[in-house]
Amino acid sequence: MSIPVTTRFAPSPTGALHLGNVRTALFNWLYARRAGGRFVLRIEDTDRERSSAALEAALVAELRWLGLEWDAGPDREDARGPYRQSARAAIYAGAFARLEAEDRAYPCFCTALELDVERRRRLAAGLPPRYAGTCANLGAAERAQRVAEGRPATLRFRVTTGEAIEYEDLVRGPQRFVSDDLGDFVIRRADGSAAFLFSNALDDAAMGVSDVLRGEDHVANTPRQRLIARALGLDPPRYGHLPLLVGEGGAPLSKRDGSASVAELREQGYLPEAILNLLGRLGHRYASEGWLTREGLIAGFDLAALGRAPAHFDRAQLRHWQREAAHRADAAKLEDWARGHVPPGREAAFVAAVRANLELPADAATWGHLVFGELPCAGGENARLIAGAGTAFWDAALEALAEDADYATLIARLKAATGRGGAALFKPLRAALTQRADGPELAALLKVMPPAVAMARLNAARALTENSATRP
RNA sequence: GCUCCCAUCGUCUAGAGGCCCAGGACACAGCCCUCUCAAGGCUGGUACGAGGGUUCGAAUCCCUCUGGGAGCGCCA
Repeated sequence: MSIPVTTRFAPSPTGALHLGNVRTALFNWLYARRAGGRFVLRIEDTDRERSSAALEAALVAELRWLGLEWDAGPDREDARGPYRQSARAAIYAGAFARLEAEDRAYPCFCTALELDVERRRRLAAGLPPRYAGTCANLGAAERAQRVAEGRPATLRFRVTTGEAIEYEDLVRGPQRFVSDDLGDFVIRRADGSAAFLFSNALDDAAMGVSDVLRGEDHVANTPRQRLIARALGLDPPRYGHLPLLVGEGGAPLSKRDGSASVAELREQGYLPEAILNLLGRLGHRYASEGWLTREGLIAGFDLAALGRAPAHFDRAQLRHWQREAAHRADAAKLEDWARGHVPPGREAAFVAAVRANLELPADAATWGHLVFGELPCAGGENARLIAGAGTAFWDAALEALAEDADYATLIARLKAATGRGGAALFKPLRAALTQRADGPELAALLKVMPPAVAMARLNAARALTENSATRP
């Protein structure tokens, strides 16, 4: 019994989860879900120096937050695991021993310096920098002697020359590599740990991964990994290489592109669905250009719709999807945003009034303050608008409010008292009430704004008007 | 240096020889709606990197150039 599709996400906990990584995770997740298959999380923490449990925990938390749930992983072990590479040393050791016994791999005693010199020499000669094979054919005696000298050794995979390695890339189509271009590569570091190429290839096969979508920076790794799988008698997965996600100017995505890390976006209040709607369309096309639910994202995912050119991350597009997400968000979610920025118990009424203007939690804070808080004295354009309305305007407004008149009545009184209408009426009123030129409907705003606050602001406006009138 | 990949509006992209003097979305501008602004609706401007072929016809096929990206590690 074979499972049709198993994909995986295999991050190494050496840094914050990046939008580029997340997109890779997302595509694998979507592909598995679309196919009704499995999605696996494997933690690649063989580099013990740089990996940390805290980073792993953060990474797991962010994936969960995004809703990219997995069927097997370090927290959900099954027979194919363990899913943390640091726990798989014995498995790798067995494979190393076997390859070495079969002479598919050999110890290499070259030092970093020697390798570097050779690399430069080849580069200078216009040749690709590739391992020269210095240690490939050492006799048993020579090896024993070097070991006896206590010289550290890596284990190199022996690549037979003159072989063509061909396969079909899920995204790029037919691929062909010549083994001569590969060079013997390191599969075990001098400290005994497994190198990425090796553990990654072995684990994909051992964990039953059928399909891998990964960044195009892995293209050249693929032939090597196929060689490893073959030498181990394992079935390699199909590979698809995605164009990279880049930032402004086509440079690799970085902090300069503003919050390229998931943690930061989450902190700013971006919603998972917004991020998913954006990422799903970067290097991949959905038939629908509108908002997609999680189910829609899954149903519309298609390998054939994957592009091959690098995709740019654009902040404006993120904001667009965030606005969409915020407009669709549960009132409860928006009330969370409002909590602490509005008087307790007023969250629901507040959200009902301003929700069209809420895009991020920061907006809830802004409007919470503008509706319930203390405003400084109006200045600039606001002061000009307020003073320009004249004292009769404010007197009428105060009078109406004191009588607890409803909004329509208030407006009618103002019109009657001043003859103003349209912008001439609303601009000063809005300036007095919120000191902002934009915002939610005044009617709705006045409904949530405590009468005392509204009165105070109108009084302030009247005082300001009077002041500027007596001091021409 | 060598190998591989890519190239349509500012950005995401549609386009697999005539349906394209290039379509959509975001952003931008204007208009409508509304008692203001936002939200919503509508309209508009902006792109096939360059040069050569092939063809009756090319954004689409081929070549060269240019530009961008990736790789060539005891990093993943």
